[in-house]
Amino acid sequence: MQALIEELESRVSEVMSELAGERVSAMVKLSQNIKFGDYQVNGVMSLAKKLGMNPRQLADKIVVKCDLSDMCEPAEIAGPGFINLRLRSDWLTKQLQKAIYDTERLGVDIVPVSGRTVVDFSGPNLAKEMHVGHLRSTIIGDVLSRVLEFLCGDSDKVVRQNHVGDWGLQFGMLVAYIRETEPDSFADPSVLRVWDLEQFYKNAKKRFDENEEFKQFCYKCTVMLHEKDAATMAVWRAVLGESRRHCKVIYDRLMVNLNESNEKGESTYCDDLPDVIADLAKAGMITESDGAQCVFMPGYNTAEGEPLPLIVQKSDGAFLYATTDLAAVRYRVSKLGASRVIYVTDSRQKLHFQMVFDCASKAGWTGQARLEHVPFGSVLGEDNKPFKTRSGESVKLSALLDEAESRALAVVSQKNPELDAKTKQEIARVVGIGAVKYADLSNNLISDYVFSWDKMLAMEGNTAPYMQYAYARVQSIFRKALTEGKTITAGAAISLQEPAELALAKILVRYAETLSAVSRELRPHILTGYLFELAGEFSTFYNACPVLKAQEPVCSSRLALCRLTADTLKHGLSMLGIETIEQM
RNA sequence: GCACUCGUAGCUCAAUUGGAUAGAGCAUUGGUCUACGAAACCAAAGGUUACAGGUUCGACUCCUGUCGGGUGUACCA
Repeated sequence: MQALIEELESRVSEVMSELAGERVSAMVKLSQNIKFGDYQVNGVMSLAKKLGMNPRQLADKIVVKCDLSDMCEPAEIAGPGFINLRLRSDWLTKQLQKAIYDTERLGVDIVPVSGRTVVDFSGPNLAKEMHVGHLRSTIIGDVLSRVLEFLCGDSDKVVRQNHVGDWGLQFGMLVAYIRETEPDSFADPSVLRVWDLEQFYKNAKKRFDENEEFKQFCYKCTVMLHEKDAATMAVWRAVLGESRRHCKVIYDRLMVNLNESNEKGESTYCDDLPDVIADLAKAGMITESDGAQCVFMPGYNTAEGEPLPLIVQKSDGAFLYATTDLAAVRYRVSKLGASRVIYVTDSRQKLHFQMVFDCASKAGWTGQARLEHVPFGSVLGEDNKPFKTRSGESVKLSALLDEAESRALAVVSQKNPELDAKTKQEIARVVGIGAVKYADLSNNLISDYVFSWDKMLAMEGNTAPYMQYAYARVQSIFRKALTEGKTITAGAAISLQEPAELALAKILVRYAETLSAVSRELRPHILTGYLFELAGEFSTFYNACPVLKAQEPVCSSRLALCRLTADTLKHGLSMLGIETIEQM
């Protein structure tokens, strides 16, 4: 079966479409108030209007014609023409049963997709260390990739693309700096080791700013790099290797699924750029303006009210990121076979991508593919300005994650002093990293958010630790069950008597539609919201319904509910790239 | 100036993209541990959804205008 809400939607829509004589949507939504059932049909009123009918009478016809008796109690017509649906308890238990057996997918059906989905995210500048500015793109893109991949059940259909900065002046500068300060490494790039990449970059930059001769040398090295001078390329590759080493540490700590096979940096496209210009010119889209090669499209204006161009080649002949992005679109559509390309970058680049998409489409490079920009807001400090260190520098991700772990360690040590040091360390790692990621993901994408240690590690409210705690408590029940000789049988009959049991069951069966909503709307906070609700509903259940002390068959039934709750929490968190621990 | 974006409880944010009585978490106030883990639960209180119009059966959501914040706006990415 497809996701619950989608099943209801398609069944009711079909009946409504028959009555309407055209394709209409039932607009099935989750009810906000249990008084109105579990799901409600909202589309009746507008259809009645269109058909010139009384909405309640139309609702009546729909209800008579639409057989939902396997899933729902008899439908009720309420208010001006809502149809309220309540799930049958025996249907619920059947779904839960199925999900428990299905340890791989928890009853979530595969949704096949045509073509590939390309997700462009993270994209750090490899000349420097990753800083807090890379955090959001990296983890949001990772979550979207995970969800899309899981839903279509085919890892070949989701292609992660790490569009790293690995080309241009900054690398000419690093190569120049190595030639000057480390002749040994220049002679044999394999011995190059950069322990502190950030400091290394800073030193080079300082020299660049202060010494005119060195600056010219940097320009020269950049040209040599672009001309593929062998020795220069060798050092450049060595620098990238060192830089990747730094990146990998961060990706590993963040549990982000990115590796070298996903890396398609700017340099990948450098040979295609002249073709991009040539093809645009052939299509008659290029206009020269102030010596630069430009694409002018309607609807874009400068501050002075003049037409705003997408510049694809500078007056000095150099290419820009717009050119590279256009080349990447071509590659992704024609070579990777993308039917959907998702760009996860901050909202300040919105105009840029609008213009690039517009241009690529006019040039005929997009084919059937849908290009989507997922813009997100900035990470701010407590002063509501971009998050920086006290000295005004960007915060390195390695330092940020260190602090997350040490703060979490302090909390763990306070809450559970009896745990041994190693266990505390591990809990602190999982909780600390989880807290950082969750705080980011649970915010609506588009708004800026203030980075606050106190809030994300408060371990209260809508935070990762709250869910990790819920998970740990379920696991604790299973540990205890084991010592009492109770076995957990997947096939145990589930009966839903208490309100808390029913409420828990109803949220558990919504997991599939939640993931589906995330993949459609590309908003991870839909999933965090769901998990928070699930953990909350479990906590209520945990308090209201004793599990191990209950008589059979209630005990087994509740154990089964616990099993599925734990699996769903763990799975949902894994979609967010957040780990769980058995105890905390 | 123009474009984009946001404005919701004291604070931080939701509201399934036009549905019924706008929901959570912090903070505040009260109640639950001799209990399967209190990093928890239960309850109370908190609102003219920035403002003014409009569209319709129905508006936080769409349209127009006003006010306020953020971002972008020709050779950086």
